[in-house]
Amino acid sequence: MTPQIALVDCNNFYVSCERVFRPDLKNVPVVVLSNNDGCVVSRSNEAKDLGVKMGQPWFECKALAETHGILALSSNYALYADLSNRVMSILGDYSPRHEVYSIDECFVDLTGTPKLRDVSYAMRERVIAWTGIPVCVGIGPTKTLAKLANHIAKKHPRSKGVFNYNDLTQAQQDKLLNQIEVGEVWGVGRRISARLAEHGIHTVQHLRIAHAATLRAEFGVVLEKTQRELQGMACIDLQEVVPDKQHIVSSRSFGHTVRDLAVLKDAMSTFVANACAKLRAQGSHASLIQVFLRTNRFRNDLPQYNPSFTLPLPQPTNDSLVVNRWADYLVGRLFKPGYDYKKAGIMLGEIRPVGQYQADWLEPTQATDTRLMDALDGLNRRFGRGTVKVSTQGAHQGWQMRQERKSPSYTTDWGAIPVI
DNA sequence: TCTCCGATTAGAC
DNA sequence: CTAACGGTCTAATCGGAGA
Repeated sequence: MTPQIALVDCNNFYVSCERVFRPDLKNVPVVVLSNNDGCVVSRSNEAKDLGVKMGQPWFECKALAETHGILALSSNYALYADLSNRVMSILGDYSPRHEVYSIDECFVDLTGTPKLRDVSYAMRERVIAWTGIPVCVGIGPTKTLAKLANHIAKKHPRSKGVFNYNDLTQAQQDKLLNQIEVGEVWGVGRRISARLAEHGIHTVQHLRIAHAATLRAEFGVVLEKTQRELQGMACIDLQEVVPDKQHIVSSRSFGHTVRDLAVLKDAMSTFVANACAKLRAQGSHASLIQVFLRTNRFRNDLPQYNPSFTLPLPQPTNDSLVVNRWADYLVGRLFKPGYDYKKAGIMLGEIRPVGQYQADWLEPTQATDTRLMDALDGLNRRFGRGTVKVSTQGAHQGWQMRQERKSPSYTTDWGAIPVI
C-alpha cells in the first residue's frame, strides 16, 4: 500500500496568529519581525505582493513600508507557541503517527484512512474553525514529496488548500515536477541549487532522474536520500518522539551596543538562566560550556572581536548558579575594553540524561542537591518567567533587545485580554 | 595511514 | 538625528593533529 504522508503547514504563521486577535489586519499588508526587530520573518500575502523578501532587514523595507502602509509587528513567541500547540493537538487526533516538525508544520501519517480526500479537507477546515489559523495540506508517499505537494497546495488556489501527489499518474508526475524549480525541494537550498545548475539540473524532475552515483559522489549522501525520496522511496523516517537536544544555545543581539563588562555579565546571567532552565526541562545535565562575545559583523568600519572559550566542567551540572559562576568568570576573561559588543551567549554541550555520566576514577562524586533549582523552576512556572532570577539577571538596562511593536500576549497573560 | 575531533558548511524554519 | 541585518538546531564533511 502506498504510504499517505500528509504535511500540514500553517499559512504565513506568525502573521496569521496576529490576525486571530486583530481581524482588522485582514487584507492589510503585515509583517512580523525577528528578535530585536531586525529582519522580516513572516509576511502576509499583501506584503509578499509588495516585494518584501523573507529575511530582509527591516530598515531596508522602511521606505516601501511607509509608501504602502505596511504594518510591522515584533515577534510574540508566547502567542505563537500557544496557538501552535492548539493546531498540533487538533492534527494529532487524525493519526497517532505524527511528527511536530516545527512551530507551524506537522507530518501526519494518514495511510489507510478511508475517504482520504474528504478527511484531508475536513482536517483543514477544523483547524481553521477551531483556531483561526489557515493551513494547507500536501500528501505524498514520502516526507519530501509531501512537502512538495504542500508547496503546490499553497501556490495553486484551484487546489483549495489540499493536494495529493499520490493521485497523479506517472505522466502527470513527470509533467508537474518539470515545472517546479529544484530549489523548492526540501533539503535543496541556495548553494546546492547553484551547484546543481552547473550540472544542468534545474527542475525537480531533473533531480529525480539524475545519475545516482554521480549525484552521490558530487553532493553527498544527503542529496542521494532526497533523490530517492523524490522517487517515492522513503529514506527519512517519521520522528514521533522528540529527541533530547544535544546542544542548548541561549544568545541575543543587544538593542544597543555594550562597552561595559558589568552589563555583559548581567546579560550573560540571563542567558545562563534560560539555557539551564531548558536543560532541566528535558531532564539533562551538561559537562561542556562555551561562552562567546560578538561585535557587530556588519560594521566593517569598526574593529571586530569575536572571542569564545570552551570549558569542560569537572562534573556535569544543570544548576544555574554553578553554570553562572563559570560563565561570569569566562566573560571576565574574554572581555577586552574598547570594543562595541553587539551580541553574547552561552552554549551547553556534552548533554546527557541526569544520572547517566562517566564518574571520575579518582575524585569522589559530589552529591547534587536539586532542591533549589526545583523550587526556582516551580516558582517561575507558577508565577511567570523571571519571578526568581539568577544573579543580577536583567538589573542592568541597555542590552535588552528592541521590541517596539509587540502585540499583547492574548492567550497567556490575563492582563492582556482586551475589555470589550 | 588511520582515527579522532573541532571547525566549517549546508539546510531548515 | 542617526543607525538600524535573528536564533536554534542537526548532520555531513573537511582538514589538521596525534597515534
